Amino acid sequence: MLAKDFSLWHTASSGQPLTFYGMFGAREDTEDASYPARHGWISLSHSRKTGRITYSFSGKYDSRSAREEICSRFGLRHDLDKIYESIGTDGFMRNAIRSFRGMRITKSEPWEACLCFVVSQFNNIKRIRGIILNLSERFGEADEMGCRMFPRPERISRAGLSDIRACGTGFRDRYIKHVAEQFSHSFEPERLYRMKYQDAKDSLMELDGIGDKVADCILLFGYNKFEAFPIDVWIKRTMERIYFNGKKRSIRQIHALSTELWGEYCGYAQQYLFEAARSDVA
DNA sequence: ACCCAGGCGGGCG
DNA sequence: CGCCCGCATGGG
Repeated sequence: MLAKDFSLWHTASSGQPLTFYGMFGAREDTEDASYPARHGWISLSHSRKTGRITYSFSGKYDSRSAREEICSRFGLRHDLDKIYESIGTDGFMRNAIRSFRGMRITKSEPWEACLCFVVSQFNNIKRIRGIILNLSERFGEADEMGCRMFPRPERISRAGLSDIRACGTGFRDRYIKHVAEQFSHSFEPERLYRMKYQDAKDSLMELDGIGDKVADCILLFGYNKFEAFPIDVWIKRTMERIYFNGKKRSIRQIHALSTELWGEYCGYAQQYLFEAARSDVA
């Protein structure tokens, strides 16, 4: 399979939810990585020179379904030329694109994105990984290799608050139980695929523990709705510094500017802004 | 000891 | 609306 303008390394080391629950052996020099997919393990290798992706798989995958999994997981159908042209409207963004060219917005399941970002609130990336790992160990089913998979909402919804908190979740235990109940019963996450961005966001924000930022993260990484623009402390600080002359701005004002500058692909702009802000490129 | 981390809900004016 | 507060936990 061929993918031009793809950087497995930038994608795999970018702090997207995929990297919270397993993206192993990612290397900058060789562009190798493997990860636990829904129905088995996938290993892939990407050649920068030829753009060719080779892969292997285990579990219930065959060659065709593994290829489809990789393609959708790593956003290989996204038209990066078009996206870069659309969001590269100022020098700062063009520089971020230059530094992380080939980084894609990945696609997780809505539930996976939901759990990851409910855990992420008022937390840091290292600890998010640890908590997701603990939740997988305790509530995930074992695959054929004996490895714990990402926990299903049905299982967590049946767990007690103290068992959830024992995974290190802190005060987020009740949010986790609540969204697990909702996702496995009345919420029906699949229907959001057919909803407009704002309606889907309103729907998510009705859930306890999901606010403006987490809703946008779920829509971006769980549904690949690129109008979503998650504003965390990094994005807020950087936007204020670069685009507002260092002055404090409200979340609402920052949303307004992101839409104005980057339009329908502002979610992609956010990912490049985030990585630029967290590295020394900004 | 202190500060911060990919925020959210609730209470206040 | 905007602002302020508390919130569990662990690493720097």
